[in-house]
Amino acid sequence: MTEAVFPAELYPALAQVQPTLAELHPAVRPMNVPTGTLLFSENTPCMGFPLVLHGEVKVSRSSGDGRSLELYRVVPGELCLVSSACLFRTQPLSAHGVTTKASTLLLIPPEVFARWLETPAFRNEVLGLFAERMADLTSLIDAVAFHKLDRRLAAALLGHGQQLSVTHQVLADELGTVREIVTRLLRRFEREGWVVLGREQIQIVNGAALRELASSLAA
Amino acid sequence: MTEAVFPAELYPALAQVQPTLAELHPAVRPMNVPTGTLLFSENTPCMGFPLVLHGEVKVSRSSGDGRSLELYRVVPGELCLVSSACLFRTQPLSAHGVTTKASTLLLIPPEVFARWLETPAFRNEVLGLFAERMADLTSLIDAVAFHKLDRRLAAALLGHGQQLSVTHQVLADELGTVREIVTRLLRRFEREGWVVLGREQIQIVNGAALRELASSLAA
DNA sequence: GGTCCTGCGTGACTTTAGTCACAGACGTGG
DNA sequence: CCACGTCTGTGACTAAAGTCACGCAGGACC
Repeated sequence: MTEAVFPAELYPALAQVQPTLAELHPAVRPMNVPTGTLLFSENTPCMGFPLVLHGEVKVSRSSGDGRSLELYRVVPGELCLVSSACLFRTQPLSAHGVTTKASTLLLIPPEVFARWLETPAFRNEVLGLFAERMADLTSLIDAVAFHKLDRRLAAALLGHGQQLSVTHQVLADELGTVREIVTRLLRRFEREGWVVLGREQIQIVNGAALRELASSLAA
Repeated sequence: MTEAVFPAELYPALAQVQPTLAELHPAVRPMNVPTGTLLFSENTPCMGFPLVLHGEVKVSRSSGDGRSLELYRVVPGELCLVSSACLFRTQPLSAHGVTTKASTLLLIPPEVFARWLETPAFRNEVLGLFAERMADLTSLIDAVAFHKLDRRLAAALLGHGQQLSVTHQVLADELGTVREIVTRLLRRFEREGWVVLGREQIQIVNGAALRELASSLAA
């Protein structure tokens, strides 16, 4: 946020790393970007490993036609790994990343990253993150392949508090579907008395019912 | 295969690793398993990092009801990474792995694996593999979310030579759908004159057409 | 007040996928 | 040969998702 450039609580693994961030400071310095900045996309070559200091990055994949589907989000304390595909192998980038909030990022050049990997703690951090991401993607695959949309929508609504301000289009992009479907499902939820809808507003009235649908005890 | 336990051509990165495989030999030794062996599943705890010396491991995910969907295959020279999720983090395993051929595996205990990561070459190998797998999963997500089944089926048929011997059920499990649908699509392909069908036999007559469908120049 | 633009709601329709219930085909082994 | 299991083919039906084409509401900005 401020000049607390290097929050050790956030990145305990980085505390032990050589060369230290302080040493690198003039060369590698945090960048502030506003909400909605496109950080990388299917075409742009990728420059290094983006470390999120603050804010949030949404990584998603687009279909040829107008749809898109969110893969996962990178929150402070993590770094973005899609980029790694094209850094570790020479593969084209397979998704794009956009900030969903004003964010502060650090772009670690590959050489520095490679040196940091000498530190076991950092290494574990990175491998753990990879593992977690694989699990995320796997469960996304599961959701997309086997779950109905109502179920996925219910899940998407949860965990953002009682009141969300999102457009139906944004939810559609998160789920990989189109606006109309989201509208319809939301209205169904409203008729059930689970949510109350307003312009860019969704208020959750019956979280339990949503949770039940999301985990589909109601198969 | 034989006592060529440690094919250096296959695992160049392992050549440099400490402790060497030879040193570990009595403790960590290759196991031979027949086709169709369940190596790990959603419930079984995972023991280490399976390195495929020879054969093939299919990693897939099952839905509650009878369907399943193939995530990817591990071929000789690779190691299986789903396992890593529960080794690097303490997460439940999110998929299951079955050998599709008689195979030889080496199960690397976590401690050994951690030591091997000290070697930069091995580290790069592992991270590269992670990156590749992430890309695989991402494109699977793309396929499942955005592509029609006929397109995915066409893609699944390609790259196995002119003549495949698989049952429709196996293809269905690969694609995450049910047998009837595969049968119907295949018959459609046959009526188009793209394939010739027989019991457990699919002969590709017009690969070009399939390839075109798979890459969907025909949207 | 008007006019734009964005977001929402909806009805009618099409397509895709999945379900159910069977029937026939083939091969194996008694 | 006959019985049985596996694999395939199919018709009829349902349901889910997506498409098209609107109308309408509410702010925002002249």
